[in-house]
Amino acid sequence: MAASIEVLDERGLDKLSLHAVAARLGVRQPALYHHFHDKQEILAAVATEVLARWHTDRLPEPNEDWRDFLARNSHSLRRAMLAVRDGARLLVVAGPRAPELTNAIAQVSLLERQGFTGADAILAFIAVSRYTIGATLEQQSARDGSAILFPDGDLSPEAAHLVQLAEQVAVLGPDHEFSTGLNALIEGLDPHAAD
Amino acid sequence: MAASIEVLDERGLDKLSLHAVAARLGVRQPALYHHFHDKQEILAAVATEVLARWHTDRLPEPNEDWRDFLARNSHSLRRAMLAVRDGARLLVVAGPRAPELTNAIAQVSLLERQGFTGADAILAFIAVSRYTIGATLEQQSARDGSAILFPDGDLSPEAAHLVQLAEQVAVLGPDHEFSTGLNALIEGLDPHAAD
DNA sequence: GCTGAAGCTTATCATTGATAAACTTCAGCT
DNA sequence: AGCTGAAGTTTATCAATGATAAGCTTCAGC
Repeated sequence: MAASIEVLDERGLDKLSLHAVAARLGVRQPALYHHFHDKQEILAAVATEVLARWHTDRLPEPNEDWRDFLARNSHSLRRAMLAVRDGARLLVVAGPRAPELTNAIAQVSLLERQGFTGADAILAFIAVSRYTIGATLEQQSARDGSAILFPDGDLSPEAAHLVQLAEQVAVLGPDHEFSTGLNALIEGLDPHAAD
Repeated sequence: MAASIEVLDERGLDKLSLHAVAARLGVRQPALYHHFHDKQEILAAVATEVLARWHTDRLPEPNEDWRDFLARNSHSLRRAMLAVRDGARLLVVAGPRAPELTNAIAQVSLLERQGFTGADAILAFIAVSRYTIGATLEQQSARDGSAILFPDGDLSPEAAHLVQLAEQVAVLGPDHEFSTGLNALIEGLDPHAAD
C-alpha cells in the first residue's frame, strides 16, 4: 500500500502500473498476484488505506450539532482525497461501496436525536457525501489538468463581466468554493426549516 | 461519434477501444488518427455530443424563478449523463472544462436579477453542477457495479434498524435520492434566507 | 531429512494506444 | 489527357500493460 501510494503520487492514477509498484518493492510484477487477485483489488486496498490514514473525523462528538458534524465529516473526507494525487478519482473507481457499519450507526443516530427521521438522516448523509466527492473530483481534475481558461480576445461587455466574476471567484480559492456549496447544502437539509 | 456511443453502450467506458469503434465504422483502427489527435480527443468529442443530444435545458425562461431553473438545468445534465452507459464517468474524464459562454451569461444574469451578487451566482452554479455530477456518478457506478450489499448475518438491534432504513431509502428510488439533495442544496443557496 | 506451503521468478499472452510508411482516390489545374 | 497534391486509408510494427502458467527456492514442522 505504501509503495502504491508513492507511485500514485509520482505518476498519477492513469500511469499507476503494477510494474512500477513491484519495482518499488524490489520485486517482479507477477509477485503481486500472490497477494491480490487483480489490479482492482489492489486499488481498493489503496483507497481504503488512504481513507484510514487521512479521513479521521468519522465519529460525532456526544452532543455535537448535526450541522457541525456533517461539515466536519465532509471536510475530513475531502482532506483524504486531496492528500494523494488523483485521490478523488481513486475513491470513485475503487472506494469502498458500503459504509462501515459502526460508524454509520453512530452517525445516523446523531441526526435522529436532533429531529431527523431515519430515512431523512440517511438521505442527508448520501447527499453530503456525493457533493463532497463531486466537488473534490472536479476541483482536483481541474488543478491537475489545465486550469479553466479565461478567454482573452475581444469580448462583449456581458462576457467581460462574466470573466471578471470568474476571476473574483478564483481568488477566493477552492476551499471557499467548496465550503460555500457545502454550507448551503447542510443548511437546506435542516428538517426544522420553515417551509 | 454515433459509432463511439454505440460501442460505449455495449462495452462500457473501460472497454471502449479504438479498435472496436473503427470496426463498427468498417475501417481500421489507425484511420481514426486522421480525424483525431488521440483517444482523449475522441472521448472529448463524444462527451460533447452526449451533452448536445440530451442536455437540452440550458437556458432560463425569461422570468423563470432561479430555483426552478437551477433544478431544471441540473436534471437536464443528469438526464444526459444517464442516457449513455458510464455517462457520468465519461463527462468527468473528458467533459468540457469550460462552460459555453453565451449560456453562462444568460444563466448568471438570471440569478443576478433575483438578488444574487455576481460571485454568489457563479458559486451557486458551481455547487449545483458539482453535486449533480457527484450524485449521478455514484449512482451510476453503484447501478452498473454491484448494488450496495445489505449484510444479512446476525445483527445488533442498531444495525438491523440501519439496514431497515437503508431499504426504506432504496425503495424511494434513485430519483428521489437525487432530488432530495438537490432541493436542499438549492434551498440553502437562497441569498434572501433568514440568517 | 522429508514434505508442502508460501513466495518468488522467468517466460509468455492478448489487448491496446500510438506511429511510420506506403498505397489509393480524386479534385483541380495545365 | 495527364500531372500533382491532399485526404484518407491500409499494413506493419511498437511499447506498455494486466494477466496466466510453470517451475525454482526457502523454510517451518513433523
